[in-house]
Amino acid sequence: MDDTGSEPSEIATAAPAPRAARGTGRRLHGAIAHKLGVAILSGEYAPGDILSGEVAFSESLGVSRSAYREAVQVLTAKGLVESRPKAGTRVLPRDRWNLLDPDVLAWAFTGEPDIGFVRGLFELRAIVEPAAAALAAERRDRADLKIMKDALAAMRRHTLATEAGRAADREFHDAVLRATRNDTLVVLSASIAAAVGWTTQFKQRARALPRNPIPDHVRVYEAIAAGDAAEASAAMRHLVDLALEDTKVAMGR
Amino acid sequence: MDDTGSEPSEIATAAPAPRAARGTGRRLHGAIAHKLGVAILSGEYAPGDILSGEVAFSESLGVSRSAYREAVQVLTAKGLVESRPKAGTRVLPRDRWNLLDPDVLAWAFTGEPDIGFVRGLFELRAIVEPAAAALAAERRDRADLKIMKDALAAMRRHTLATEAGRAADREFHDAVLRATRNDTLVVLSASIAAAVGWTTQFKQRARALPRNPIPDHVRVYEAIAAGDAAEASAAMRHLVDLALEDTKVAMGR
DNA sequence: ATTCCTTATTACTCCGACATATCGCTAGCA
DNA sequence: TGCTAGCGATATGTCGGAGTAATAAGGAAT
Repeated sequence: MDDTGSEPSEIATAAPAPRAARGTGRRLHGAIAHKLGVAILSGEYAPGDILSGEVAFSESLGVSRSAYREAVQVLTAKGLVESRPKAGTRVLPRDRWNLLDPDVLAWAFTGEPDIGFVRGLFELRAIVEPAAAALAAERRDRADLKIMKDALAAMRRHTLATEAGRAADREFHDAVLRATRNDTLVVLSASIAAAVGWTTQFKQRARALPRNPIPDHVRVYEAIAAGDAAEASAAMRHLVDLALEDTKVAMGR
Repeated sequence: MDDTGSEPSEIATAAPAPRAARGTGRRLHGAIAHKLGVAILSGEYAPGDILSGEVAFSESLGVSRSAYREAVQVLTAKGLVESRPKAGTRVLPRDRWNLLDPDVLAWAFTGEPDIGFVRGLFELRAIVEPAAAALAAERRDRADLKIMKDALAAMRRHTLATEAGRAADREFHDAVLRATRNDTLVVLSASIAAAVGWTTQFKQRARALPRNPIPDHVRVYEAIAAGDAAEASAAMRHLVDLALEDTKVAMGR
């Protein structure tokens, strides 16, 4: 799991080649893409803005032009910027951004995420996950149910306060998605879930969970096991609503 | 649509720059990313496969290492491949791919798209678009309605057989999405709609549309205008189901 | 059998040069 | 005066090569 999360990433503070101290395994262009991506997502560069030329920018970052260019290619691939000869590299309008790209989501949540954006994300989750639960109820097989059951057991053993517990939570939701036999659903929800995971950190830090989430998960599980699509959808809907409520409280509403 | 897809790219003898003939405006690394992306999506390279080294591959393509590397960065950004020193560049498992990335979708539909994948895409569309229509019914303002109305009029004037008509169709659906005031919904559905647009070409080529799609669109519009979320959802659901039916027929069931 | 270390391979980074496309200007024309 | 067409300046695009760093694999020592 790549933690793009929280290091200061002081690359461009001083001009004289302060070679970015980056954790091993992380490539230089990746670090630059991260830095630029966060800068764009946070609004430091607004849509329509033109970045300084390749030579100037790469020099100010203390890296070669190649590394900088590869970073820009990454941003281009995610729809954040567009480069043209003589015109320079400009930030694209927001509706061209691949907001559902895992990296873009991570960058968006590196800073303080826009409240409206988070709301939209939960709205999408509230649409997709209940529908996925309904499909899962119709298509799950014995293996799917076993994975869900094991994940529930793990959630009971550890609590959501531990990393193991949260991993089990993710595993449960992932099992539900996979049971839909729809790859696009899996990919989409995985991205959202990851992004929502970032907010969970806020939630945890704000206050301990006042409510026991296990019974709600069990309700989803039993509906899926029984093949009751409508009930599975309703139960999952309830789960997402509760998560949204918690996040709202944690983010100062 | 320019198809750079299949020139043998022979370096042959010495030299006269067998520069891949590519449409102007398209960068070389973009063309290579396209080529590789299509190759991966079509299964020519299976997950777990290792691509030949940078030097070998770039030489066999007749391009510099820089261009090849930038192309690989694009694929990496979309989750298709991963490269590590000494290990080489390997194709990632399918569940790591950003299947909802517009480019990835385009690459997937460049070859003959997998029938199961198309089914999953329509399933997702059948989940998202009706829900979006419901939200639009609650949040639309007068400007949204005017755009939808104009798009409907344009659809009536030109038919879906003309490019102008299809553009109006897209504009209508896009207006519905924008009326939800949810950026993530817009981005997601725009990607899907684009991909579905590729299949529409198949549909058109198979046979002329036997049914007049206008009344169904009008039903969606009127429900949204009336603020009737449930009816808007149902009407949109009907629209998507019909589209799926047509596509199924066109793709040989 | 396990652990540690050496080594070879590969991607990563950098550099400097040239090619190419595009924008903005200027001159010519209606 | 307004418009079009040519032209030059500039920033991105492409190239080839050299050197560095990271890692997987195999061998040595325990």
